[in-house]
Amino acid sequence: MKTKPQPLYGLDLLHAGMEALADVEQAGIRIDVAHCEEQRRRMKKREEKLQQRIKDSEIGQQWVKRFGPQTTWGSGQQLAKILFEDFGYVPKVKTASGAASTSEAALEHIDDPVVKDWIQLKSTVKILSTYLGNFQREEVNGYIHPFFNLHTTRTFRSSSDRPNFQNIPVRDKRVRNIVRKSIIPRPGRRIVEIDYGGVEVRVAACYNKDPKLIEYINDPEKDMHRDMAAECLKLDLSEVTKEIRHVGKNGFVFAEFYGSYYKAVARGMWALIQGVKLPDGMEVLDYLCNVHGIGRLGLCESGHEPEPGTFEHHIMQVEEYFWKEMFHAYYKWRQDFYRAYVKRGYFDTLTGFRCQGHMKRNDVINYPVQGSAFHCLLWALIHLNWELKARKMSTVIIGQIHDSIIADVPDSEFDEYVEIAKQIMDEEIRKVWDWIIVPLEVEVERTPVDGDWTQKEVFE
DNA sequence: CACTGGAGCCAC
DNA sequence: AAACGTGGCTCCAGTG
Repeated sequence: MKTKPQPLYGLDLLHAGMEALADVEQAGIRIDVAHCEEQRRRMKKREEKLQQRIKDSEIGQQWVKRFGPQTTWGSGQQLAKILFEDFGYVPKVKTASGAASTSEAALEHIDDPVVKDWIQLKSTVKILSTYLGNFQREEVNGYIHPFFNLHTTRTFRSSSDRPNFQNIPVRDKRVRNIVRKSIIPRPGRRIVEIDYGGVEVRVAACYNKDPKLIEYINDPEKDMHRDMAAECLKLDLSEVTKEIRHVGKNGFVFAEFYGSYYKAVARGMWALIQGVKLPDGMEVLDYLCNVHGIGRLGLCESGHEPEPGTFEHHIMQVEEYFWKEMFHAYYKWRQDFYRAYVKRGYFDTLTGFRCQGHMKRNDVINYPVQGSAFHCLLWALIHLNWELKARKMSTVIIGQIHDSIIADVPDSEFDEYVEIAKQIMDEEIRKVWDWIIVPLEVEVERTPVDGDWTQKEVFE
């Protein structure tokens, strides 16, 4: 290392962070302008076609009859009136203010191709305006320069805008391919993305020092998401597939860590396991019903005692085990930390920030973890940027997404870049921040030389 | 015409 | 007692 790691805290961390992120903004991200333009044309055509199909349908004719010159094809409110008042469909989901929802989940049960077209229309417009349109609007000489802010969030995380580089579609394969193919490396180079694995859980362990949680983190053989999936669905560990583990991770462990509770968790998991199969092909739902007699979700309403034999009742018991036995120290930390906030009116984070003001319980237990987890990433980004400059490398950091650093790297510098990044992210950070009491892990992904962002693959 | 809040949806 | 955290962007609908 050519630069000396600094134990930055609080304002010093933000100051150095702003300087580093200014470099990132200046470097910018290369855009495939021709691809962007071509996809915009395609999406524009698709928008017109979908709109025409809706217009020509029975629903469309009723729409014009009812709203006349006020007809707005993108209006969910208007569609709700047509579907639920004129066509007699029954609204299943309500919005926060009590109106009939027209979200994708709310329209799922309506078996009409025109409704599917409308959902597609909304998706197409979003791709067109929020993503491709913004890339084009912000593009200068083939590059966009998204802003990365450190002054906007309650948690002392970052945000990004103009355009937001932190919410580019990745999960939906079709949308990912349309949008992410616009992001490319500089000629002859790769996009390299290095992210911290499970950094929020690791930072949580630094706050609560829960021995069980630390054990899970330290032992590569152990896996709490797999274990909790097995508990929740009454499975043997060997039966936990990747998909079932996903249910345990996002449906149970993360939900509980963020402050949810068994009624909401049971409801959410029940939705997640619809159609999910065991390795032998049996449906998880059938398995729970036939082998364990759990055939119903249960009411899941506050004030209502869970009925034995329901999924809700079972998840209540798993939750009890999770907090009272397994992660008892984590549970106690949450209680103590929140009580101290209520008494004093503020709390301090491990990275040197004081949070004050009106906060709910879940805010108080989440902000410090979320903020400090990001600060690990920020600290690493600052030092990586210093080191790249000190070595006069041509690699540039081009973005940051909460727990990952994205760089534009010539093939000739790839090995050196990964070595420096790992050294900083795994090793150096723990030397200056002694509050980090668990190891940190990173994963490296890279695109081929001249490959677009959809082509990134795990390296090693 | 500027502005605002709701709803929805994208990411971590 | 309460009950899944953080952001940004767009369209729509209403207000002044």
